[in-house]
Amino acid sequence: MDILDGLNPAQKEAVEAINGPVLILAGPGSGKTRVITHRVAYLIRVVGVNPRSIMAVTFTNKAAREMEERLNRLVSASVRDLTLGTFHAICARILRQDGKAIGVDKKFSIYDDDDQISLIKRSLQDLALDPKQFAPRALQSVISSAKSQMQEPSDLHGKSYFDEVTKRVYERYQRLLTDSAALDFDDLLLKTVLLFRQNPKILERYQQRYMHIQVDEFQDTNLVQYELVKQLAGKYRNVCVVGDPDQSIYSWRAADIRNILNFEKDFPDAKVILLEQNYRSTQLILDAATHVISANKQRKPKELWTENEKGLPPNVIETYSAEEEAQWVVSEIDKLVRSGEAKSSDCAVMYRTNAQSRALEEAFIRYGMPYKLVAGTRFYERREVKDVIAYLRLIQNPYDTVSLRRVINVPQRGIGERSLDELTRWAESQGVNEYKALQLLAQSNESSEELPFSARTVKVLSGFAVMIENFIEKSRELDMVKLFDHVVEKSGYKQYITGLVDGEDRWENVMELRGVAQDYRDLPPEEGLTALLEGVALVSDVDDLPEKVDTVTLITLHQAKGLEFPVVFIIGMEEGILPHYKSIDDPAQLEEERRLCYVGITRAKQKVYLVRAFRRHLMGSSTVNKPSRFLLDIPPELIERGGVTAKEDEWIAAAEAKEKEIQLDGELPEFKAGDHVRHDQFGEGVVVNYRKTRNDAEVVVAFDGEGVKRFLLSFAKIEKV
DNA sequence: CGCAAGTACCTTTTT
DNA sequence: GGTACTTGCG
Repeated sequence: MDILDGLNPAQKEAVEAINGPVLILAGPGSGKTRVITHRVAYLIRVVGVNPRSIMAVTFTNKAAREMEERLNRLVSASVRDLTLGTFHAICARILRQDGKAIGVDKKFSIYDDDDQISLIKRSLQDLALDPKQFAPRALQSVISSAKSQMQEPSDLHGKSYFDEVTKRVYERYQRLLTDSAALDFDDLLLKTVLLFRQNPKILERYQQRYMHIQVDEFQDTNLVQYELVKQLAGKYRNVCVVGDPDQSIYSWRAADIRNILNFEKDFPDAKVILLEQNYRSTQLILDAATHVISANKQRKPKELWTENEKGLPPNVIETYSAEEEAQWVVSEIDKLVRSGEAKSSDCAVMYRTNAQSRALEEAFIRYGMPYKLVAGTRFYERREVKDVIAYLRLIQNPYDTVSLRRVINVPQRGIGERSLDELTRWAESQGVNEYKALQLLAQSNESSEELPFSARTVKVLSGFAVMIENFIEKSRELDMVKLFDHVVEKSGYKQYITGLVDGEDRWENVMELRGVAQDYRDLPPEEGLTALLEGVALVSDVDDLPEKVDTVTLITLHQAKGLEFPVVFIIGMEEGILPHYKSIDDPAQLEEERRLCYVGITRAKQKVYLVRAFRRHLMGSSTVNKPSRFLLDIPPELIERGGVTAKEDEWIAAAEAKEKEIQLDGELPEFKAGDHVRHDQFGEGVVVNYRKTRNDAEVVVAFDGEGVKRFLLSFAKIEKV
């Protein structure tokens, strides 16, 4: 059977174990994607399972598309009948289909982060709470994590005032969502679980249909997703989950590594298969990665091995500043390309935070070397793109208040904050939502009634309502592209956006969105709109990564999960960056940082560069960073060192400094504004500001004739005069 | 109500 | 070094 050809025994076992629960623990590069794909192919071609009965859940849409392509080659026919996608996409489909059983409107909008924040702000407003005291972002993350653990507002039993506030905001927020006929990302999952819970018959239909379920990246699923898996697999129990605890990097998004442990508990008869042979990386890269991950305490030991050649040792490169770091990376890539050792597209530069990409971009541009950036300012987060999407969302779901408020005055129609507030209040007094209120206004053109608006305001508000009504009518007959053009034109948005200073760029973005709309042109009008909106709501940044172009890839470590490159540069190998300073105090989070580093190293097939900078500008001020502890976990003999500022002894010094770090704390001299001080290089000056940081303190000093300088006390020699 | 200029706050990672 | 929000004036 050619489907099993070229698989090793463990992989074969994983492909053939199609009856009953299966847990596949797969190390990086062990061919797990291959296993899942071949399993599905095996089910269809060898076992003769109807593709309609198979569900395969992936982490990104891109992974889904890739699997589809591979399957097309393996089984060619009827791949279209598979259910293949992310949890969110699959749930959205289920809810469109059957959501009405729990009161979910068929035309619900999907709210992203931004939309959530604006609803939370409105909740705070409604509850007369100060957004400065209760940061919307923080509330959003608390609410989201509650939802990810299937907690309703009433399940929150915190005792502090903040907990109480959270509970009330959560309640109000959920109310606003419902009124807007909208679901946030968490709701997509949660509502589906609730749908199944409350409607056993519907659940049974899906159970009956999906006789074979596979879940990729299982280590990054949350409680709700796991619950969903259990529900769907409840009848046939043919469920295969694939994951690697060492690559769990989304706990901050409520992913729960315990799902893997619980799987064996919930399915005691589960067959456990280990995939430990790595086909991706060279021996030395794998060794380095193993040393890094082995330092984690909370971990089941796992033996990865490879038959690949020994290869080249990882390079540790030390540079002076972030700029120099970027420049070094670019020139090294240039060298590799010129010597023919690698193509541009073989190379990826990975980093912990998106902010780090800027210095890189500048270096690439200066060098004239092309690159592709995964998610800079994300396309779908651009203002003009969101605006047009908001118009489209309103057509599908006019109760969508976030979209309504977004565009009701864009372009300016003379509807300011006051009129809007007035509208909200009036709508509430009439017991209707804002859109219905607008329609009422439009119908009451007698204007004899007592309305709290000026005649002019009534006119513009009605005008808006009539326009949207008109769009809705058009949406029933026009294809996506025609509708798109109609809306952009008749709303006055085109004229508005092209009239702005950077109008051309922005208009180009609008046209790019139009290009996306083209993909939905052939669908029946209303379906096309739904599909487009769902598509844009659920895309991730990696999804848009252009595959074919021969350029370097710039990508965060998180986004790099599941990808591989011959040559990998990980930059910012410093304490405070990787591991990120926000994780340093918490052992559990620190382990996740380590896994992130592990994920990065194991992306590489042939060559890894670990790059760090001494000095880095963060938020305006300059910091000096020690080398990442993860570098110290790799035995020196496995590493080749280089770079602009490398010194032999520094390595040891850094390790010693790490030891001393704790003792250093609290023994720093203290200064206050106004103190006269002396610095070896700059002479005498006056302290302008003094601020304690985590393990250090920052002093700002104004020197005579030298200007104002900023120092870290642990590095700068500053003494009182 | 709109716009320009100033200010606080920030930055982890994303479906 | 940027943005999202506030302030003040026309």
